[in-house]
Amino acid sequence: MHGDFLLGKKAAVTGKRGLLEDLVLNERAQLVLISIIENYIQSSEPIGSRTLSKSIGVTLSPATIRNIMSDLAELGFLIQTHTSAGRVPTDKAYRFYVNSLSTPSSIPEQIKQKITLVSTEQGMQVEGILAEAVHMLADLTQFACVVSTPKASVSRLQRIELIKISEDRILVILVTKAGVVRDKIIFVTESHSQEFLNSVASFLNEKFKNHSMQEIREKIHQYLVDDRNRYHDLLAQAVRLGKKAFELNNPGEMLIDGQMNLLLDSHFHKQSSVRSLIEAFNQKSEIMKILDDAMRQKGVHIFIGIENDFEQLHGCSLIMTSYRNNQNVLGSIGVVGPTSMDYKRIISIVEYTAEILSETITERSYD
Amino acid sequence: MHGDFLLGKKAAVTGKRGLLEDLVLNERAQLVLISIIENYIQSSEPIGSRTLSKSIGVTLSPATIRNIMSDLAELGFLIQTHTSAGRVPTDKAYRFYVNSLSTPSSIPEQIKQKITLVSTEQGMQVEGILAEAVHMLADLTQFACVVSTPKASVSRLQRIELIKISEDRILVILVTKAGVVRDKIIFVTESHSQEFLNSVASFLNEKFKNHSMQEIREKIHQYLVDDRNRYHDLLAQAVRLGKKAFELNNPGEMLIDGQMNLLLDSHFHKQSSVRSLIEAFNQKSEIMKILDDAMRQKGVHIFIGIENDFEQLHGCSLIMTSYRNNQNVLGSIGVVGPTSMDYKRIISIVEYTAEILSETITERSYD
DNA sequence: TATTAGCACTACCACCTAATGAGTGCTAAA
DNA sequence: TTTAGCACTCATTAGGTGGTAGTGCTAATA
Repeated sequence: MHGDFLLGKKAAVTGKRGLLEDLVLNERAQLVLISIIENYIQSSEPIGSRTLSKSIGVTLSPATIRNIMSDLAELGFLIQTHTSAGRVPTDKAYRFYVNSLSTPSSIPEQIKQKITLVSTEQGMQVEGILAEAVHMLADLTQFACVVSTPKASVSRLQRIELIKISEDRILVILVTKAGVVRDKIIFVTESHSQEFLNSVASFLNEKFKNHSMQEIREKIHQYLVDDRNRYHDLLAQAVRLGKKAFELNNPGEMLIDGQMNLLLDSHFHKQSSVRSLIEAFNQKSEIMKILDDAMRQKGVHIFIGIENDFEQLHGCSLIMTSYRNNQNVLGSIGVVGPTSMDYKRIISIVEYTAEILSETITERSYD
Repeated sequence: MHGDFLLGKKAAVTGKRGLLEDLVLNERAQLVLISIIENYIQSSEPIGSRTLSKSIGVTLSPATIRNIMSDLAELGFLIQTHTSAGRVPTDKAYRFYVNSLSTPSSIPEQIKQKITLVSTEQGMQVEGILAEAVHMLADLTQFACVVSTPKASVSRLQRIELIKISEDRILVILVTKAGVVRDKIIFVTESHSQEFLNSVASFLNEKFKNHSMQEIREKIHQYLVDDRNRYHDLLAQAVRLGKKAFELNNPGEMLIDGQMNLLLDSHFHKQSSVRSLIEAFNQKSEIMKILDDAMRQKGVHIFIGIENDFEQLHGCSLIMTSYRNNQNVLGSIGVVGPTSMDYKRIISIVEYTAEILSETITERSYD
């Protein structure tokens, strides 16, 4: 009825299947493991052999299950908190579980209905849309959620405006194709008339529209090193102002919501882990790195336990994915929760939210 | 050696001093009460008569102190968690304590040094400055801190720009005197050239510069009802676009930082109060109301326990004050912490932070 | 009259103990 | 290969103990 007993010390040690790590779990072992994981995700309590023998579909005696569990423990999929306690899945188990969820889970209609963004109707800024998205995500998942604002360096210029504020201050407004408006003040040593600034702006618009900020900075650098341009007054000034205007000085921002939700989760009730979480969310730059990573590749990124590089978050799992407009990947959005989260559900929520967010941002975009 | 014993059932009930509520505590009772409060603020543990008799300056036997404590308890300044426990100050006690802190506490030089804003050096947006301020406040106080962004309705116009994005969309950029840049998209039914938009913008700038958004909306309404303007094309269009541009559609925002700090505080360790806090910070509109209140009057506002109108925050005290530029009150900033916070210290930190914030924003302002 | 010492009392707390029960591993039988 | 049986482990709970920090009351005292 069942296949070979692929698990277990003997089989592994005698090398029938080579290294332990290469072992493929047999069907029954997989069933047991997945069953343990799903039970644990629901109950958050160690799973014992008897409990499992009842809840599992197949009829297997507790003793048999104990054997399997013992093997799974030896392979590092399960641990016991103490000798006589039930088993708890390890990070490795969750990784196995997540990998086994190959079928992209279809999102329940019920959840789909809850995922809608209303902010776009109000002509809100992109930041407002992101804030709404991350808030909704936090609300649905009851975990902490993060979203990164569209990257300045990759976003392409739609328009630049220069507004004279005082003799030595100019307000620069950059509108990107993604619909993000950034403003900053630049300081100048010599005063310019608004008319002059207008012609500089239209020069810059003409030259650089549709180029990414990164490209623009490079081109400006080109102009600067080219001596011939020194003698063309408008050009020279435009380049000098442009250099300041396009200088990158915000490292990219992120929005966090629902941090406090984590503290209702039983897994974070220990004083130590609370403190570590607080520290984690204070060090935004580290979280930013993870978000950036998630942007680089397609699809949903899942970091289980220690799989992320940020030590303070080693007790958590992260589910991240990118959002985009028609043209470009803009940023990423995701959740931070306990390793024992309901991956199926959370993954589908994150995916669908990113999808809706992408649509919404695309509508707001200028290409 | 000591004054009359103004406290106590007999004195109060026999009416020597009229109603209980009107009773003025005698000097010794005040000393004891304040001593209890300060001890409790430090230790977070119920204060007993013996402990107090040691820590208090004057020599008073525990028995005497017990008598005084008993009276203070009867007057509602102290409660006992159980029969044989020490006394804990009530909200009423903290209110008394705070009122007694009439002398505006000078801020320790040591703290002053820590309160500086660097964001202004980087030509950052006003929001960035606010974010830095609230983060610093959270860091120094180790409580949750909130700041409201400058109110749109009271802020005065520095400049408006209209940028054609597509045939039916116009990007409106409003720069206020306070240095805040707001942008939004408006939708139009007929297409306008950028040149036309420029003349509309310069018309609006000329007419409305230095007026508050509120005033501008009113004036536009005037124009709209005045029939004569129908026949002046530019004017009519300008007014119609202006109406949309100046329409208030963001209710005012706020930034929160350090929410999680509260969870390290022993007073919020109960499951129930954690949940109530989480709910509180999810309902930003309620917190916004409190911030708005704090804006209306001068000086520091202190809400102890149930003194604020937001039930979820009845276990907290709030210390709020406004920040301003040269001309106007712009918004407010403050902290949310346990009722047993170190009022002296927190008040001075909030005050000084608001001061520095005001200076910084004033520098960024355009008048 | 205001203060203090003395004393009985209370309730929390930290500690121990024993009983319970959910779980295990091992062994031998089916 | 699976299962039943059994001895064992250990967290959790309940009950019981002594210690301690606190109280309120009363009577003595300054």
